[in-house]
Amino acid sequence: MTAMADWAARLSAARPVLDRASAAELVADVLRENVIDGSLPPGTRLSEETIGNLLGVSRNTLREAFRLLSHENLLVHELHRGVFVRKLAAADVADIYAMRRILETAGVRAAATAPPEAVAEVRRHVEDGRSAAETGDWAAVGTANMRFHRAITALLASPRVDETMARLLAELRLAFHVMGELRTFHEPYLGDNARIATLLIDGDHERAERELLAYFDTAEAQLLAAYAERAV
Amino acid sequence: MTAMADWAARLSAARPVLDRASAAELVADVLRENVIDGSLPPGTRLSEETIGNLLGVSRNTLREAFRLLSHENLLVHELHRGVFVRKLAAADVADIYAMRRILETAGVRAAATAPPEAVAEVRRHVEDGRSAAETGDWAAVGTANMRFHRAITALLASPRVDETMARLLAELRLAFHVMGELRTFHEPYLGDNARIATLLIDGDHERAERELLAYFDTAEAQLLAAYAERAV
DNA sequence: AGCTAGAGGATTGTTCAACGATTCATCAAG
DNA sequence: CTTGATGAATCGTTGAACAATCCTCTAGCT
Repeated sequence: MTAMADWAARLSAARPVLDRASAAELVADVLRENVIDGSLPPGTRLSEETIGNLLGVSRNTLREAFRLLSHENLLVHELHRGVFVRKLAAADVADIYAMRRILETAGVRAAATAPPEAVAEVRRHVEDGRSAAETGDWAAVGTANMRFHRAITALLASPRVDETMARLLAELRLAFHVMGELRTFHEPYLGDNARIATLLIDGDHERAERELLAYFDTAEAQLLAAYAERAV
Repeated sequence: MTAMADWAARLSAARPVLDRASAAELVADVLRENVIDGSLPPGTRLSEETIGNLLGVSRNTLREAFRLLSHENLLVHELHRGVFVRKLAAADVADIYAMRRILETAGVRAAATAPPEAVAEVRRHVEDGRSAAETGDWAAVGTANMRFHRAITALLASPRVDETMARLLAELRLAFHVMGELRTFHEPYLGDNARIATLLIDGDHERAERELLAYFDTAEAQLLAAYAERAV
């Protein structure tokens, strides 16, 4: 009976791959990629007609894709004006960090009761970041950093927290575009992440939480400073 | 200059009200109401043609409304099968409570630094619940209870937390439909809420947090027990 | 009887074309 | 320089059409 249940579980887990057929979702994937990597900078207006022709889909399908991305907070929809790539304000950055503080500290506190594999997963992303740094791929370092923090909240083993966290970090990528040099923003935190991972594995959750909060303070301050400079 | 800034802030805060016009959003409002109040019980299939004719909107517009509500987790969309009113599983209920524990305890801890008006707001909803109970309007008691808990997370003064919390509680209403008697589910917590509000106002945040966690345990257990009974 | 396979109808997925509504840019008048 | 009007461009919504998929019901088989 257990084997049967396992098999059923594995099958139903694979289902989303099959359903992956909707044209709108494919379009959303393409656009998401372009927004995240900066090809479509914040503030860009996405014309229905232009993009529809470019991607060869109808306006209806495109609008559906726009809605998907609006819900992910990557695009904003203004009535009768169209959709634009989200422009994160300084207040948004602060709010995102406020929520990260809540979720990630909760994650650290959950490390005590989380399965060891989950805690090991946190460390794995630290190593990914390290090796990406060695090859000078700072975009990859950024990705590893995000995975690291997602792994921390994954300790809570809550699907809803996972999804919220994923969306928060995707949003935050919009803010990274104001940072000129990716390296200066990501490099300093490689050591911090490693230290936090070690503290988690060693079970010193209290110090891990303190280190994490310190990281938030400096990272947020750095981003906000960049905002103040490129002001508006 | 400050008066000018205040005035500008108030104006821009009123902007969303003006934008409120899209047909899809209006349709979504209507459907949301019907889902939340139980007119459309979980599992109901929402036929595009039927509802489209009923509300006098085209299929395209209706599908857009469906998508909005799917993103709010009130409807589920199954490819080539249609949209259904979400059916919350026991695991969903547990997950929602897990997230509420995280957000609301953070809210209680933020009470120390929150403005006194915000803390007073918490108590106000307790009183609303009390007076609704006196008239026997248990649905209103439920609404007041939700507002009470939203006021707790509002102490964090974070727009994103507010929105997440609003969506969590709307989702949770889907679970309430398995409870036969609303009274037996809402009445016991009137006293709990009052006690928590008093502790918050008195500044005893530690005890408030303990009481809140105890509330979560009993409320969650009660819901899950109801699920186990009406099984499947 | 019970089960399987297949035909047919119903519903959704997607596209297209059209029209009214709204916004934006331009330009003339004060 | 501001105000007001005009017109082009774009969005919002509708209706229709066709393909793809699902569901039901029937016919046929063991």
